[in-house]
Order: sequence, then structure tokens, then C-alpha cells
Amino acid sequence: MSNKLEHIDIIFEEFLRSTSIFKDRERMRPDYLPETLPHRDRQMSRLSSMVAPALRLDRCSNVFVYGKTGTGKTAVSRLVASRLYNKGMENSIPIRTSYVNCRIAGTDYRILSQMCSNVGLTIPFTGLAATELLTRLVHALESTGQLLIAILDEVDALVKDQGDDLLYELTRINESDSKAKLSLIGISNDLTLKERLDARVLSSLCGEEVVFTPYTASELYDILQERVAFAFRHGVVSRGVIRLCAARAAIEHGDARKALDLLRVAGELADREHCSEVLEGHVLLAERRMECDRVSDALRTLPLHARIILCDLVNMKLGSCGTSTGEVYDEYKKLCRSLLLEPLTQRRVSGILSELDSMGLVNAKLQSLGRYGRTKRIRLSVAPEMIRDAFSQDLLSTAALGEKVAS
DNA sequence: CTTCCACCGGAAGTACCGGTAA
DNA sequence: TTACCGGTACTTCCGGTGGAAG
Repeated sequence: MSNKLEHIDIIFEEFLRSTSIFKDRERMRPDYLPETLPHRDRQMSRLSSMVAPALRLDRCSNVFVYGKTGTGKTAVSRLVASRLYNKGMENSIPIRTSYVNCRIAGTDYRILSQMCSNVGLTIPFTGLAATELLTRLVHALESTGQLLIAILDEVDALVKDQGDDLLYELTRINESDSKAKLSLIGISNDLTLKERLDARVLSSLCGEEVVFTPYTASELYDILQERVAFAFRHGVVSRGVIRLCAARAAIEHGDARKALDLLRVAGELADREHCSEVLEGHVLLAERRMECDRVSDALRTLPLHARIILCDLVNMKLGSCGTSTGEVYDEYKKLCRSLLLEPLTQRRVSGILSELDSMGLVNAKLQSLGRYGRTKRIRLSVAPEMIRDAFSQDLLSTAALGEKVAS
């Protein structure tokens, strides 16, 4: 026992003695908001001029911000909002800002709850009607005279699984006779979102648009270089390493988040090896590591029946041509019976397969077989060993659960 | 050209849970 | 305590649908 404790102490002391190659690691984190955003001047000034009327407590029009992941939408919006807030504070103008990631918040209720807390209301986790939150929000805005700028990030996720009712209610506040002032900045990486919106929401939300184009490799290089100067010690990251990170991220539509993550993880790997600089090998290793982490994270949080379906796919030993929904469902029913579990309906299994597809764990492509119907061609997109490893422990508990259900 | 397969996927409803307000 | 709330996971129902076969 004491042996182990000594061992822990040794690790900590070694950590204290060693010098990190990071100067300020926080600056490499994906949610860090830098002071400057290279190659985004145009978008920044456009958005600023759109929200500027708020400084006279005039309602400004809602804005729709569109661009692929990691193109700076969130950073630009948050930076503009925080500058606006500060300017308001300086001049005693009651501007409030609210940032909500709709995908993470997940539901109308939690989005409203976040907005309420940003204007100084305390809201219980649950128990209230969503319309009640909306009423309280409007009332708070009216009575305090605050103007709220709400940034709704990944608003496409909200519309996809909750519909556009909330957006409609929110856009209506600004247009109604009430004194409440609320402007929305909707951020989406899916342009087809507009097709799913009600005409009234569309005209109100998408009246003004700011488009973010993907970064090129050389723009990514500039972004990385600027961060490196603050985040790492001098001389530990070579130009070649920065160029490699930029190039790897540029392959995926110029994703700055990926570029920064890549360099940060590579730096952490180098640190752990007590290496005095980040090498290209670290970057390549980091890329592999990040992919593994993503997959095992996804696997670990999967519900029971999704796991059973994945086990099925592993057991079926799919060739290159994959399998179909119907075949998966037959196998799934067999496996459920052997586990003494009640199988779900085919509709649900089809839905789970689509969910696994969007998580990147399987590849499900719609295929028509003409006279022989339509189905999804399903293939695993991760190595079967990874699934087996992740579930090797849990399968025992799955079997135990099966027995529990039976008894 | 029409038919028709084997599903897809939207919509609405159900059951259950953990929570709140009055 | 009771009536109501949201969240999650699921079922039921059903109107599509791409394209090979006839």
C-alpha cells in the first residue's frame, strides 16, 4: 500500500521538476477565445455592424451565421458579443449576451433556462412548463429594460429534433408590441436548415446572413503560428510541425478546431515523453490517438440495444459489401433471444443504425435494389477489435441483465 | 411504361422517471 | 399530496420511394 503511495508521490515530484514545453496550455483549448482571429476581419466587421444598434438600445435584426465546423463562426460571434457587452458596460447600457450550444443543451427547456440565467433569473432544472420560462424571460426583459443578444450555436441540431417552434416564439418577441428586446444570432453548419424552417421564422432569422468559408492550409498555418507564440515555449514547435498540422486539418474542409486540437495533443504527448520539442511523429500519433478516443468515448456511452446491434455486426463478420437492415434485424432478434431480452421493433433498430451512422461507428448508405426493395447498406467503420475491447467487460453485465429480466 | 419490393423516415402516441409548484 | 412538467426510449401507423423486373 505505502509502496503505491510512494509511487504516486514520485510521479508528482517528477512532474514538478520537469519543465513543460507549454507556456500557457489553456490557449490551445478548443473553447479558448483569443483576442484576434486571423482572416476573419470581414465577418467580424459585418457582424459588428449588424449588432451595433444594440448600443442605442434599438432592436437589431436577427442574424444567421453559416459555415462548416471549425471555420470560426463561434469564435467570431462570441468575440463580437463580448466586445459589445463590454462597450455596453462602459456606457451603462444594459446589454446582456447569452451563448447556448443547442446540441449540448438539447431541448427547448434547457436553452430557455440558459437564457434566463443570463438575464439574472434562477430557474429549476425541471418542473416548469417551457412556455412558463418564456413568459418569465420576456417579463424580465420588459421590467429591467435589458436588451438580450442570444447566440444559438448549432441551431440546426435544435430544429432537427425539437422543431422550429422555439425559434418562432423567440423571433416573435422582437416583432411583437412588447417592450422586450431580444435579438438572435443563429449559428449553423448546415445550410439545408433553411429548407426546414417555417416561412415566418425564415424571413425573420435569415434576413441577415454572414457566411464563413473554410480556411485554406496557409490560413490555418497563420492561426496556428499565432497561438503557438502564446501557448508554447519559444522554439519547441518548428515550422514543419505547424505546416503538418495545418495540412492535416485542411484535408477536412479547413477545420481550425481540428488543427488546434492536433497540435495541443501532440504537445501533450511530447510533454509526457519529456521531449524538448514537438516532432512530426507526435502529430501523427496525436491524430491516431484522437480518432481512438472519439470511438471509445462513443462506444462507452451507448445504450444496451445499440451495443447488441454493434455486437451483431461484429459477429456477422461483414465483408466489403456489408449487410442490410433486414439481415441485421434477424440476427439482432436471435441475439436478443439468447440474452433473454425482448427485442425492439424494426423501426427502432433502423433508427439506432442511423444514430450509429451519424456517430461514425457504422456506415449506412441508402441503396435501392430495384425490384428487391430498398435498404441501408451497413458496414462497420471502426475495427471490430475496438468494439470487442470496449464491450468485453460490459458483455458480462449485458448477460447478467438478461438473466435479471428473465427472473 | 407500370409494378412492386423492402425497407425509409416522419408523426403521434405511450410509459416511465425524476422533478417542481401550489 | 397532487397535478403537472420535461426527458428519454420506445411503439404504432403509415405514406413514401429508387430502380430492376416484367
